[in-house]
Amino acid sequence: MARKKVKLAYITDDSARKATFKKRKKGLMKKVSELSTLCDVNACAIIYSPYDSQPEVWPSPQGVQSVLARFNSMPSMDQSKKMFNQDTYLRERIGKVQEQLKNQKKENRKKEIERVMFQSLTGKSLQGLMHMDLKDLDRTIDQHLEQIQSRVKSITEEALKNQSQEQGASVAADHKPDHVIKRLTI
Amino acid sequence: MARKKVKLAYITDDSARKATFKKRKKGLMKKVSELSTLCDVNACAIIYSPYDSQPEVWPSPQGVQSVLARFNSMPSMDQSKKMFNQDTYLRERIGKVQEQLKNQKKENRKKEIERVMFQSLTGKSLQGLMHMDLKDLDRTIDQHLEQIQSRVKSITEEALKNQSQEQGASVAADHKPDHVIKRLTI
DNA sequence: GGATCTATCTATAAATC
DNA sequence: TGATTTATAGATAGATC
Repeated sequence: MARKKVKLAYITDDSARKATFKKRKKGLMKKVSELSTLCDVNACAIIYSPYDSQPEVWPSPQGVQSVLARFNSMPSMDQSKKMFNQDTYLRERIGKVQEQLKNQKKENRKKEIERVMFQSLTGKSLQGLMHMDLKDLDRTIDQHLEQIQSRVKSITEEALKNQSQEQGASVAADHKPDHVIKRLTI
Repeated sequence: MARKKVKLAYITDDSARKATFKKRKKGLMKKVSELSTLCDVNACAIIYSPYDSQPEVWPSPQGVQSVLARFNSMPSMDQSKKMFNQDTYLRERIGKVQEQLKNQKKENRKKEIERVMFQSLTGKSLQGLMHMDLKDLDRTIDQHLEQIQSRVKSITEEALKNQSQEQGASVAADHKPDHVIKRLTI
């Protein structure tokens, strides 16, 4: 540009590089501004520098965002854009996680209902029981006692069968199934 | 700029505007490129035009994305950026939802364990029971029968008390608590 | 280190093909 | 309409303070 033609390569001299950077950055921003004014086009420039913590942008941060929004909303510039553009990815991901959360909550409600039911039947929750009609309680307890009886019976039979198959092994004796059955079947 | 000094305003003549746009766009991109090379800075430019469906970008779409990612990851340029930058927002949000999901799953595991326990005691799940030691079953059933007995007893007493307080109301009679107590207390 | 100057290089407006 | 030429405005490298 002046006094000498520049060689297009990294300027190793620190102060010279900084001086050039400042001059050219200013010129560049002016050019963007001019192009935008003369032709009324949407444009932006972002320049990071080792000299400022904030990047230099044109037009304004808001204006840049506006251009970026448009850039990001492009249907598909190419696949690499898609991969890099984490906004879309994050939106999809959040949707999936929320769906999972919804399902988990639904399942929790179901489990909670079951839990309260079973607790009501096994003596941990009196509050629930107090709301239950005593007639229903009677019938429900009957049903479950029958289930317990038949289950214990089948387990016991299974254990006795195994015992006889093992020819006198004393394992089943320790289980005292008779005690249970006796009490339940009276 | 040559032959004449340009007035910095929108060029109304269509062909002149387009010609200027093409020339200046090219020059601008060259400037960005030069700045980037000379000073080794991260920079990008995006120019939309009415003449192309795709925006002109420098360096490449990928390079632009790289700069944009950096731009978007800025701690906080200002509040308007923060508002516009949904990436950070989405990241925070996804973190929160995942935390919720984690808690829900933990709760589900807990409920599932409770459910299996109670099911084992009320006869719906034989599989679980088969893995349970019969001695444990014996003891557990004893415990819960006692609980049921005492619970039904207290409920019955409560009902009888209410009945006597209501002076001969026949509501409690329909509940048949005696039937339950008789069978359980033998 | 930054601001200013100025010689000269570069970008480009207008003309021409 | 686009490519090429050319005259000149604008940008800027290096010097100076």
